[in-house]
Amino acid sequence: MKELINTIIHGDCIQEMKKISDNSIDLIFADPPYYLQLPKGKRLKRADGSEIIPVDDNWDKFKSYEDYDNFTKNWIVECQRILKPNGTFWVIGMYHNIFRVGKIMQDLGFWFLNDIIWIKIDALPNLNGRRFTNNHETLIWSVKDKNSKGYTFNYDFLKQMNGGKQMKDTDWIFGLCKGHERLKDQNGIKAHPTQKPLKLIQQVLLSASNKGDLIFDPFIGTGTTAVAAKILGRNWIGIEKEKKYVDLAYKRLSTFLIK
Amino acid sequence: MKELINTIIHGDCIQEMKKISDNSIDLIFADPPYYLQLPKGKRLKRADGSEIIPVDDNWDKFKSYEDYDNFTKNWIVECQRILKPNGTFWVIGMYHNIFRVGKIMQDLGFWFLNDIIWIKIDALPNLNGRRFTNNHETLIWSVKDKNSKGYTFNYDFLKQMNGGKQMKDTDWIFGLCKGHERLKDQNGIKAHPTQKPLKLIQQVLLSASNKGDLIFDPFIGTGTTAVAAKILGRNWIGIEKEKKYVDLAYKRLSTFLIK
DNA sequence: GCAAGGCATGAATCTACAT
DNA sequence: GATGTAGATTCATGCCTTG
Repeated sequence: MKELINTIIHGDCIQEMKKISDNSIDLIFADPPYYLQLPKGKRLKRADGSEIIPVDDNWDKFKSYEDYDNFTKNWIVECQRILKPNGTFWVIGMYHNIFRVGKIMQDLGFWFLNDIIWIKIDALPNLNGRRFTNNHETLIWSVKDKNSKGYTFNYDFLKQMNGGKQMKDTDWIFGLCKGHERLKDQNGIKAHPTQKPLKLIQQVLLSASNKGDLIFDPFIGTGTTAVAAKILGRNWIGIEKEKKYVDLAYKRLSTFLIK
Repeated sequence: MKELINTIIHGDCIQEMKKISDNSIDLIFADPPYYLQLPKGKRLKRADGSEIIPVDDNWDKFKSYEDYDNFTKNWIVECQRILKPNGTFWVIGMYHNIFRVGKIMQDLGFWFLNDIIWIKIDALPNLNGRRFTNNHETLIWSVKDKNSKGYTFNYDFLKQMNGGKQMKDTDWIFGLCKGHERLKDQNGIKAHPTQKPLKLIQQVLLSASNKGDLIFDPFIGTGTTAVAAKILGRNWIGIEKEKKYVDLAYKRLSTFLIK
């Protein structure tokens, strides 16, 4: 398994995870498909006439909840296998999928430590005035079973970061990934539809891992988890299904500078 | 069914809901048992040595997740039946139970409008430094199926309340229920372990109902939903299993003053 | 060089009405 | 009922252009 460390494996996450040993990972961060189920062909427009480009990629398409649940259970079972007994498992999602993911995790025996609210300070407003503005995503932080002991939680460090007060599950306030941080293709269009902000994943790693730990991301996309791990001195392994994202992630890793 | 309006039915919520007609309720607010699964006999203490009294009541005890899920499915099925086609269904929960509740709702066909974060401004700090401070609860706001149309959402009113800007799913910031609002027994001990703040339920009713609407609460406890409905000119029906809470709620309803 | 203003854009489960 | 088309409508941020 050593040869996998600090690499991105190109392939299907469930298949490729089988290459990873039991009880070998300190922290898993997973950003799975959300199964948005958007109406077909309809596009919302801003006041200036510009179109909102929704997430409409094939990797987010499933036949049904049952199909999504099977997929979800299969990748999470593998995560549970490879996670160390004192490791922790993080998943991010929204109301479309996070309740399904959470119940499946509990049914598999994961024990929840917190559900953390990432408050997005510059999210898309609600364009039709029929709902509350969707301004957050939810992270579940868990251990692999109820009896897990000795997981890493850098309480004092977080308290210090938070101005001397305990860090709360509602203190995760970050902007979206945009500007220079957001990877663009040759046409200046966003390279990945849902690139997560580096700060968010750094916060995850700073909260629940130490230098030298091995971090795993089954849906690594353009490599944000790898970049965060590299900056913070953690080792990492990622899996990504789409070759173009693998290439982009390696390019990013080879060129990024620590500011 | 008319005789039930503005009354609390004493009994088991699943049985008693059968008295309520199909498609008759405008808004349901439900605060079900959270199934906390606290360790037995252990009591956390504050710095001054005083004990934290946890939720340790029989109504929150279940044999297993399966048992909890069956209970959950049964009461939610009845809610779906009695909800008007354009009515909305609200449930509040925490990470212990809300993921299970949410998945069961989706499986029954409910369509989510938002998940709303109630940020508690004076929550209990984390006493052992092993987790993030638990500072929120989650409300799911939904319609009874994907094709439901014409639900009430008082967008303009909420925008006005929010200083001219759209209300967000993270703008629900209220203190816990305490002080004069918190009902006490003859010994000065909190009468109900999980009494919700009036403001929270008022916000629900102001957001998604109109004067004269019929509000239903299957777990009405000490009657906060009834009080909020009465203040805001809505009709209401509640169910409560424990006689002592029914009595307390009626006493409260007969004496409260609108300030 | 600096300040002010323009402009682009974000995991989006849209609604109402006509045919 | 199902399907198709028109309609109404947003906020915070960061980068870039203009003055």
